[in-house]
Amino acid sequence: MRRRSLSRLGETEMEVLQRVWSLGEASVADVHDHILKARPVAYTTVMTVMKKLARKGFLHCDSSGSRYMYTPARPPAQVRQELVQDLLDRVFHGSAAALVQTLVRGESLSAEESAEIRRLLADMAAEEEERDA
Amino acid sequence: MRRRSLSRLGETEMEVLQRVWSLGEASVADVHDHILKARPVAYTTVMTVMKKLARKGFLHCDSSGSRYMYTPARPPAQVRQELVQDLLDRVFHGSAAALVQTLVRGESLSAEESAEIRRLLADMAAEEEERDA
DNA sequence: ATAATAGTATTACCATGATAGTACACCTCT
DNA sequence: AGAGGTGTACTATCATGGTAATACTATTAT
Repeated sequence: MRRRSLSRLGETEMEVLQRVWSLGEASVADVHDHILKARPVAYTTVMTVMKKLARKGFLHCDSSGSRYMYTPARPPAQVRQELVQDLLDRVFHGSAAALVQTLVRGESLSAEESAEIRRLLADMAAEEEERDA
Repeated sequence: MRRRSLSRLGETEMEVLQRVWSLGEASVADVHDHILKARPVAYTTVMTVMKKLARKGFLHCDSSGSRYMYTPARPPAQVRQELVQDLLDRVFHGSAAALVQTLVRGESLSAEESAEIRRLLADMAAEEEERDA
């Protein structure tokens, strides 16, 4: 039996999903246009991917109008959550601290971002205390 | 041309890689035994995966002894770094803050971990200031 | 109404990850 | 030396992701 984890969304699938998320609602043409700005891809390829995403429950397909419109079927935040969780489990044995440490060790983190993250955590801690109080 | 990102390591490949990392040096039998504690898998499956990992440059294979021993060919920290970077790019458009936010929103973060992360970031900020001073 | 255009369905091909069977090689013990 | 076990090589199957061509349908402009 195979573990069917979220991370098994392929590169292109994720890319397409992201586009639909940011567009809120999108036709195949919309997504195709956007991706074309970044790299060459055939219209039909995008269509196939979107159909697969719909079959997998990530997108909802509305064919009531003359053309199909796709919308997110699951909240992006939830899907992202699962993706992070997946990385956490698979690569860091569930240790969020280890993940963040890796994050800050890389060049990937600017000073502003680091500050923002600290603010985030401070806020969270404050909420925590408030709840406990 | 396909983007050959790190995340294209499959579930089992990642699992095996992790085992070798934690063992430091491992034979196929070692890894097989460990994985068997979690789920059923054939010995030859593990062997095939390890060979693939060696071919891809993640493991180094030493066949000088009577049995093959595998060791990490690249520093785990570096590979993890790339995996995080990959998630960052693909899912959070490169925003580390967004990633951390998602992390703290989930149930995945304990109070202790949150504290540890804040400590980490504080330390980093201190280093930063020191360097700038 | 008809031609052109835009959109969709069907189908296919390739690469690769997951899984494992089978056959062969090499010690080791008697 | 031969038998058995342990380990490796080779090979195969299946699922799925990435990619796209082709053929069909519907909408729209003339």
